[in-house]
Amino acid sequence: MSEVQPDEHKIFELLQALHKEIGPKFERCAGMTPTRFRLLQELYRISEISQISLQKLLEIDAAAVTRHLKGLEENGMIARRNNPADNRVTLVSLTGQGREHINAYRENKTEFISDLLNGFNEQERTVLAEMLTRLQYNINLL
Amino acid sequence: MSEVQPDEHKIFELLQALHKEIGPKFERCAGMTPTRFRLLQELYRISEISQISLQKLLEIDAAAVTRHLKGLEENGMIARRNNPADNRVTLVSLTGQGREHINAYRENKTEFISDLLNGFNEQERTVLAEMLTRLQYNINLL
DNA sequence: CCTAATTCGTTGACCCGTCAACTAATAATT
DNA sequence: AATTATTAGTTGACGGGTCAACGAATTAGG
Repeated sequence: MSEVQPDEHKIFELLQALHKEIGPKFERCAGMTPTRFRLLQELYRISEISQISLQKLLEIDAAAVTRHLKGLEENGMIARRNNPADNRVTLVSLTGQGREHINAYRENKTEFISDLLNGFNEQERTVLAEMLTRLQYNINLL
Repeated sequence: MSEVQPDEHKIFELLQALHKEIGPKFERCAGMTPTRFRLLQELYRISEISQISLQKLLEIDAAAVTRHLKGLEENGMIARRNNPADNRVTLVSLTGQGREHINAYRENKTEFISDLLNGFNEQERTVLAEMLTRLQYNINLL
């Protein structure tokens, strides 16, 4: 029942190692960090949204959102304005440049992921996705 | 050939999300960060080692090693001494307390991983390990 | 032998995430 | 209506990683 194969520890280490590789490589392909790319993608879909909602979508800390937006604003990727109906909330939207970036790099991201999964046939991809989902489920119980 | 299923993007996001969950949960079980635990485990096996070798084992930046060791030294987990045969190198070893920590928490780590993989039978674990290895291989080509 | 190159470790600056403390604005309660 | 609670966002400090610059020790070469 509670026999532990060496495989288990290896899986743990693979997950760690994998993550460390993915970030930098992704950035080289997508022109920005995974999180920032995801942020822009959400804005692309949604057009305008409050920071708090964005934060919940991205599932990162509010402080991180603030700082990402600061950076992206300086790069001209996003714009912020006050919500006239509620002066606590800041509404965020893509600029033309941000939109362009997504359009220009969406393909790269897809190719990146495609390369990552190179050699996986459809069935294997399905199995992998399912297994990762199970891991996520398990970890949420801890 | 280059058809991209939504699954692919989902796998990418699962990997990211998974990693974010694992760190903090692991720490709750093992009494320290995954990297630091790994560091102590290596010392446990090897008894005494130079920082540079440790760095290569852990595959993290030398600066990170320096800082982890600083922290672990303050916690009384490890000790450092100069290599009299080469004054550039610092030799690192576990203290009794560090050894105790590993002994006390090794079981917890194993159980953590076991819980993470709860519901995976042996064959599934093998498949998962193999798939993650393939991902790692793929990413190293990028 | 003395100078040049390499190696080891540290430090500082940065990125990305966390949490905790705080301000400002709105909502709720009394 | 005034006070209290809640909400949105920012900021500072911290942990963990990166890279780049540096000093000290050692090794290699002219």
